[in-house]
Amino acid sequence: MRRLGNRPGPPEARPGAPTLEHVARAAGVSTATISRVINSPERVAPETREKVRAAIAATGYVPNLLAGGLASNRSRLVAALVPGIAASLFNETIEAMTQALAAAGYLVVLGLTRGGPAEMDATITSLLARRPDGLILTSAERSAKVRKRLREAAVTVIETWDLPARPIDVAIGFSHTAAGRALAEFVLASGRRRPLVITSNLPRALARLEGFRAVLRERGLPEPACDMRSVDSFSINGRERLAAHLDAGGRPDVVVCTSDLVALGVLAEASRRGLRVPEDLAVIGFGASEAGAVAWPALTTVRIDGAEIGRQAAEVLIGRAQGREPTRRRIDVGFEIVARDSA
Amino acid sequence: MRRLGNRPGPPEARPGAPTLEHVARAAGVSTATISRVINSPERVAPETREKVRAAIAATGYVPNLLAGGLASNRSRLVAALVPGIAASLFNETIEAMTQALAAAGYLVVLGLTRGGPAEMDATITSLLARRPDGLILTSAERSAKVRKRLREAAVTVIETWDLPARPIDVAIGFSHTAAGRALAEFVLASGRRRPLVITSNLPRALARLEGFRAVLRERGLPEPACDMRSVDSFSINGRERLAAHLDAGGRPDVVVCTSDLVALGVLAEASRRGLRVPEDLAVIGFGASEAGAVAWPALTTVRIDGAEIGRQAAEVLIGRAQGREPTRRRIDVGFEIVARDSA
DNA sequence: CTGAAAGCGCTTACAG
DNA sequence: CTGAAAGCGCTTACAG
Repeated sequence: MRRLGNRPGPPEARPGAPTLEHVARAAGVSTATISRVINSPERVAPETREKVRAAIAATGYVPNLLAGGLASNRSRLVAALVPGIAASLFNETIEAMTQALAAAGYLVVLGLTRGGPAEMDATITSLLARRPDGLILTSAERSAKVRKRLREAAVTVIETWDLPARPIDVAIGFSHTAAGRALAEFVLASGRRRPLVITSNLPRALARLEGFRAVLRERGLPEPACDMRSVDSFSINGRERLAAHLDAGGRPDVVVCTSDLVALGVLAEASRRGLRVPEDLAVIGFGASEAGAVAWPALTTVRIDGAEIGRQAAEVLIGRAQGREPTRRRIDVGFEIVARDSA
Repeated sequence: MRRLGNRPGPPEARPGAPTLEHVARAAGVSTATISRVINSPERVAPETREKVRAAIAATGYVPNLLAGGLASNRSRLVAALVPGIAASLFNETIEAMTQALAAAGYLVVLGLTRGGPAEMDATITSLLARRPDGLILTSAERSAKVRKRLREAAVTVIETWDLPARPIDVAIGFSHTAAGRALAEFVLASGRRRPLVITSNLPRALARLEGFRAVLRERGLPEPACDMRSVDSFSINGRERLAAHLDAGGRPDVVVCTSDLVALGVLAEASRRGLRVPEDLAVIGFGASEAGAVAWPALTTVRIDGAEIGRQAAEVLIGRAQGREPTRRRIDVGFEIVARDSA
């Protein structure tokens, strides 16, 4: 017998995975009815429904969402563009989002945004090839070219962990400038006057620095000392940075860090030099990591509810699939300074 | 004009995304040729190839992999089942795998394995509905039902971070028993004789404990003190555990912890009580986290090359898609005790 | 409430 | 080296 049409792919690939056809035959109804039982059961008569459900269970049918997505033009896939998931601030967001979306039948695909704009573009293309129903960015996108690309993709795009003035589509995050200002107020309220800021030079970290500086300026205080280098904030070694500053004659009374991990390094260096924290030197982190919470002294830090960002993103995505437009295009989840022992 | 067939989905969804048809028209060739240029360019005449590439660029064509996967029976999707990505040991593995797979045109989808066996089963079904070419588990699967299910799915299944005697398909990891033994040898070699083990009660942690105990037993030494509770290892508060043990009269000279985070808590409690580390009390973690590396004193720990696990997994997956069977079904990436300052 | 049938956008065996 | 055409497994407008 001649093989008609296609059935390629590796020979071992699911030889006899049951299809709608099989279930239809088993239940004695049409494939359309099976599909309805799965996707809009309320449109099917109760008895038919039960009969079909029994047939689904008996055959062990698992719908092919590749085919379903192609037919319905809805993939139920959400793509998350992340800078890396090892020790990432965004993990809580991705995790909460994954969980909320799973409950609605969606799945999350991961795209790593390493490298320059060219790699970013390639990653986006590879993601769009899956026809995701939504795209989650873990920051405000700054490249005009990429912004244009995403706008044209006509897909729900959610920028997270930031609040750009003009989001591509929807933004869910908080104001980094406001966080920087709050940090400055906190420092000043504690009576410290010689802050050292150890920061990465990524846009959001710089926005925080800007807010921090603005407050000092408004109070007529001098510019803060600042160590700002072009490295990824998670691998900055706070220990070395503090050491370098002290060795150069700096005498800060508080160190404001770009991340908890940097702050942990600062804590370690302070301890090694016999500086008492917070008496001699206060230390403040950013991100409220678990490691910071168990540190000694426990790290004062800024907490962002990353899970809440993820849940809100899922809500926007699911809502739009049902025709509900989000009420706001910029959703502020705020932040909170967690005063613990280190400052 | 009557609308023929389907074109449903949300109205805003990619109204005019170009298809193969458009590109074929623009290039003046058949759709089959476009497909070949994309998937097996060597089978197309150079001039045709260039003409087609120009047409692809001109139209901004992005292949629909939902359709491609359906037609070819290869989704180029790999599903990773993870217990959570916030602060997870597996993140390096997922990240390295994602990166390696991306280079080969694959994408990673995430499934969260929270809850009991029922949820696990639901997650697997939802994942299989995408017809992934591979399934990555972040541990050896222990439920017989799930094992059976996965074997029947006839998909490449890779169990990671462990080395079960009989893998479902392929396993990439290391022996937790051997790691526990190595830890015991290390402790004994340093002259310590009163270990306290703070461990989670998950299977792999228990396997390490077993190895640890076996060495002591073989040397005729007494059983180690052991705090083993049924909580997730990442949220165990090492501080409380050490405090409870000391308050109950325990006098350990070394604490062997189930994770770096627990060890950090132990370090904090020791510092608070004025115990010198490692003179009065040595502390050992597990996992070689960044936070442990910047701690003071720097944490002695066990390093597993999680990224290597991810790369090997990608290799197996990609190889099999090309018809190459992995040479071994159990791949040992080993582990390494990293002696730093705390022990 | 249910079914027959077109169509989603690809891939590839076959023929030339 | 290239094209015509069947088929992948679904969904849904339409008709009854």
